[in-house]
Amino acid sequence: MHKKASIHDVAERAGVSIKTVSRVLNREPNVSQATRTRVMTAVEDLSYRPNLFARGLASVRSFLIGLLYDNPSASYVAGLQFGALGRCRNEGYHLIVEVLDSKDLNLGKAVHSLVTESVLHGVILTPPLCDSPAVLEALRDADTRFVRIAPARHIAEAPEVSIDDRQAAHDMTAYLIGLGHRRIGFIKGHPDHGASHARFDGYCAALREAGISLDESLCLQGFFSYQSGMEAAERLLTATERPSAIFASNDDMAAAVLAASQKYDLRVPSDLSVAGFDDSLVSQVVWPRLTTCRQPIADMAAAAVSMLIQRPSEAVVTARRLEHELVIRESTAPPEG
Amino acid sequence: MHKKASIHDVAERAGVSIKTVSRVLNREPNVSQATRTRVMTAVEDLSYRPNLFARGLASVRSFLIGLLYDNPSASYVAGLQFGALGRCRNEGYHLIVEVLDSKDLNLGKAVHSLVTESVLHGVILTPPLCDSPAVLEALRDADTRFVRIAPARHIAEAPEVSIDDRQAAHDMTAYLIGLGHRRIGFIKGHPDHGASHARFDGYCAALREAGISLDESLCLQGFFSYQSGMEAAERLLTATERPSAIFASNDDMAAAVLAASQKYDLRVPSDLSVAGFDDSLVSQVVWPRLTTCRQPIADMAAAAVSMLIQRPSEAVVTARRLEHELVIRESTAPPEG
DNA sequence: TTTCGCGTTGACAACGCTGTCATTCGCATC
DNA sequence: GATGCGAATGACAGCGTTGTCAACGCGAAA
Repeated sequence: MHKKASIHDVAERAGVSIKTVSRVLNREPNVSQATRTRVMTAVEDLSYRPNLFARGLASVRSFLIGLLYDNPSASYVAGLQFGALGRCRNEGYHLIVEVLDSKDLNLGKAVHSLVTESVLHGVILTPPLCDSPAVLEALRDADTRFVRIAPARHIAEAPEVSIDDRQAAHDMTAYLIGLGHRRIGFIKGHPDHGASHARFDGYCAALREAGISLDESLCLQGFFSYQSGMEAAERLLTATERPSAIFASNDDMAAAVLAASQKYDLRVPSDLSVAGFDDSLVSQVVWPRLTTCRQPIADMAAAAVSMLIQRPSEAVVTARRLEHELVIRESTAPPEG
Repeated sequence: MHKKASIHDVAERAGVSIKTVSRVLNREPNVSQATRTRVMTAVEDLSYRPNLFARGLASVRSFLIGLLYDNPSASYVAGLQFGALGRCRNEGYHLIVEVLDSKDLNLGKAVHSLVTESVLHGVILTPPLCDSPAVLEALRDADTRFVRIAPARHIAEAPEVSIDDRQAAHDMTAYLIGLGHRRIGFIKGHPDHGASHARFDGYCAALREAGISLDESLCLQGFFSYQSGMEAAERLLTATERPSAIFASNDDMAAAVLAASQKYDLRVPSDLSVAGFDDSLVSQVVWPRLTTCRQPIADMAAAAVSMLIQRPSEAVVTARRLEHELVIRESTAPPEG
């Protein structure tokens, strides 16, 4: 086992001071090209890597980005994390993951502990954490930068990354209407998630534009979970006049609708069309595969990381909105009869 | 915004030296009870949290645990991570997540960078990384502790956490045989994952014990992916004499078998029994729900964390084996006719 | 009473890097 | 030739902890 190389070793080998090595490593200006290459060579030779802790202690930059989440829908978190990790790696940052309980009364305190303790460079906030006043206040208080993913409410000066959930749900609903459906059930998402309301709005708007009046009895509350989708589906499918299509606010709930329709011997898509949202693994694993709406979760997370690490000098972007995409599969078709 | 409290503030408030504060915080012996409570009170009052970087720099302990993974099956990683995070939080540690490419030729170098850079206290290795010689060597080289999750091969002195994959697959196969199945198809897992071989072994053993001779044509190679499961299922179901049951090495592939059987108009479980492995979300979301084998992924990860942070003084556990559990659902039944 | 030992405490250096500021050097300008 | 100026470089202090070691106080043993 060879000993870890320190900055001194590099400096000595390159024939410069440690400060100059530091300058090269941090891409600071005012280093001659010759010195720069000499240092880089030494770094390579010794496979030297600066110590994260020392850097964090000595400077304000910490190279650590926090990903905070609650209520982990596995595929959602995994997607986010994957995107964030990719960008972090490219930029030499690391990702520190933390689970929080948004119903915890000490949430603010927990966040405060976290950021003061580890001096995070910045934090990525996922729903529903991104709309928690306690979290936001704690972050402001600790003077820590953050980016919110798909928040419910806009906040001035607070950077965010999202898709146009309203438009996306509108598109999906319009697509179903275009197929000829008139009675379209809707299963709402968790009320704590901002996207839930936006999606419902989009659904309503599309109906309105098509001159279809909103039937409240077709709009049921769900919570993004399979179980909640199942309950909603049961009610929709056992109603006297059942819908010819059901649009669920995420794939897990749509999968539940699929299961429920099996139970009641309804053929999908001939007897019932089903649409989901997210384009998660689940949507491709069920049969028939789900028509859904792809949101570029990984790209959103990557964008969030970029926003966090951009130098303040650069033009500051406070909001990015990425594109969604309808993914048409086998679970939707024109209604029969 | 109040300023961050430092250890000096705490020391002053408690009327002791910073060293004593440090001692209390690290639960070191030889501090009087009176002083201890006085310090703790001051800590509470100022909501002081020790700086992670300073701690890491000054001591060997870093309070940072790395979770390394490749090829993320979302539910698997999410489960692991969830378990690890819970234990970390309790112990005051943090989790740094990192994606690695096990086919990368510079894998060893990447790992080396990672651990020297961030001075991780320890590392959790998931399959197939846990069986990569390059990774293991890099870790040893950097003198970093690690725990392997479900490794293929045992290595002396290398701590690991696993379930008895062989026994689990044996149990499932025996269960199918007990239902009356004689022709049981098997879809293997990714050959790079150690568990794949163990599971196949268990399947073979159960057949042998029941006096059923192994039919190689019923054992197909899969790769844990839905797609690979679909291909295997197609071949099994279109064979001249198709099996009455199929046991897939994970749930994703089992879900594919379900989809394929729909395609060929086979009723599950009356025409075909299907069993999976993992008890992931997918297994509950498909219809009929999958009979599968639950492995306590979160518990495994939590155990791994505990093994990493146990003081060397304590009795060193080098291998922990957790219990699996058969989960019988609607996708399996006695064969018809 | 003196001595010893142990439980308790604090002063100070060190961890490996970056920020600040001083110094040197080469070159253009007057 | 003297002067000024910016680019290039280095010396050194400090970031907030913990490790080391010395010092102190108090009760038990001699």
